[in-house]
Amino acid sequence: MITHAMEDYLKAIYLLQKGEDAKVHTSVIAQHMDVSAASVTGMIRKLASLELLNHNSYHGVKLTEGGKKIAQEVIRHHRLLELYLVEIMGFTWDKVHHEADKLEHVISEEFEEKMAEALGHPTIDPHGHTIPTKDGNLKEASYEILAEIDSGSFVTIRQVNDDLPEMLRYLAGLGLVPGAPVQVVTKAPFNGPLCLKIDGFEHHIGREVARNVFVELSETQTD
Amino acid sequence: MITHAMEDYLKAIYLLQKGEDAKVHTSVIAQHMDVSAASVTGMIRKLASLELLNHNSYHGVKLTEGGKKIAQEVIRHHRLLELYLVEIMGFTWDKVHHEADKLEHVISEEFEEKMAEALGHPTIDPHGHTIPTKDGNLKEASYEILAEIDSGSFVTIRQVNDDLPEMLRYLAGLGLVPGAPVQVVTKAPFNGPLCLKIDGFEHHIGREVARNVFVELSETQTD
DNA sequence: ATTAAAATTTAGGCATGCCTAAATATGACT
DNA sequence: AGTCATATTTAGGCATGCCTAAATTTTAAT
Repeated sequence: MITHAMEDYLKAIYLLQKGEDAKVHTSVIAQHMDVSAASVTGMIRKLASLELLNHNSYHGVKLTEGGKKIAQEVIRHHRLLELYLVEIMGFTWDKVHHEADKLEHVISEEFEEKMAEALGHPTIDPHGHTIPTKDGNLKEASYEILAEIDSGSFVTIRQVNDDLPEMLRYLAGLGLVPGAPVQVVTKAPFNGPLCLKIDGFEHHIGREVARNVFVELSETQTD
Repeated sequence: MITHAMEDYLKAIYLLQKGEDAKVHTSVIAQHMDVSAASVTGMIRKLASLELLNHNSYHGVKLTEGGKKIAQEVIRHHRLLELYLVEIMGFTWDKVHHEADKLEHVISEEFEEKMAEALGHPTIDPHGHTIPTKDGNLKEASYEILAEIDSGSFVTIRQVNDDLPEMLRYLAGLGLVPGAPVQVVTKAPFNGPLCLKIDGFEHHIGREVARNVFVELSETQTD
């Protein structure tokens, strides 16, 4: 029997397991899930005994195909829910992560299908993350971190971190939402603010925020 | 902190607590929730210590105002969800009880409000049960059991039991849904079947089914 | 190669929520 | 009032999922 806690761990490990071969370490999971390392070890033993991951003691874990499948299902639930809550129910995008975190473990496959139909089988959630397909395909595009873009560059916003409601409200207010074209005008030194041109207006945002926004470089274009 | 299990107990006790003064006995709760009487005693202690109910040892429990409030909120969630799933998402009415039982503990107040708005602040769920208002008013109308209606009577279907998916599919197939006008043509003796005239056609249903359907007597009308 | 720091695992504890079996209280009948 | 069947509670156990503290392993630095 897969519990909600197990699903949370599998999801976290999946999202932390970047490359194909990447092992995920106990401490990284513990930090990401805000639990103690000892708790992670306990859960890892349980998941390993169910063959949802392989555990190389002191050297991290790696999901098996079975573990990956469950993780992808949970992530699909989460991202479909986020989009459904925004598009169909009228939630603002800052509140949906929290709601989806609770609902993702509870909805049936039929609920998932009804959402997907109502949304026209979407592929991107409100924060720009790829929604895994039903058969478990998740090609997470890799974008650049806005904070690290050279000044003068033209970019398109592609993703934002979804778990910081306050930041999401701030970003929405600035127009920094997926799809928005933006120019990095200047970057102040010593980790100073970025000056961005968004929709014709200049805004200054801190590096902290800029590290939570992911972009794609555009072909250079006139103003 | 109110757990999901506590909410389930409070809901069950609320629905079992018919009259104003009615005490609900341990065994009745145990049977309704399909757990042992000992488990019920344990939970009762916990709920009593939170002043959500009063426990008179060996003589049953009675919800406090606080306990009632929580129960009503959970029931409101459940019934709004059932209606939302049917009306907005396109679920069939036999599947929504199970889904709502899981979701009711998890949705936020904002989710509840969005549903209520989308549905135009409804008062009746798909199975004919009253949806408590936000401020906790639940006037559950008391209808007659179809199995006990005299033959010859004209009635209107008002409620059906919502937790038996197979029976719900059967009833929907017959047209025995809330609002449907029905004539009890005959009742066979020895707990035999009822002959009903529904939408001009005669159908024979067993007593078992007829005990799960609740009706209101109509003014006698011509065929 | 030794040693110190850091990461990880083990050991033992706690709350929740369920169980069965045993003890006890109630209420109905004689 | 005594007895018995039934209802209820107590006692003790189990799994989950978290914790802290102590032991252990690994890694990196001298």
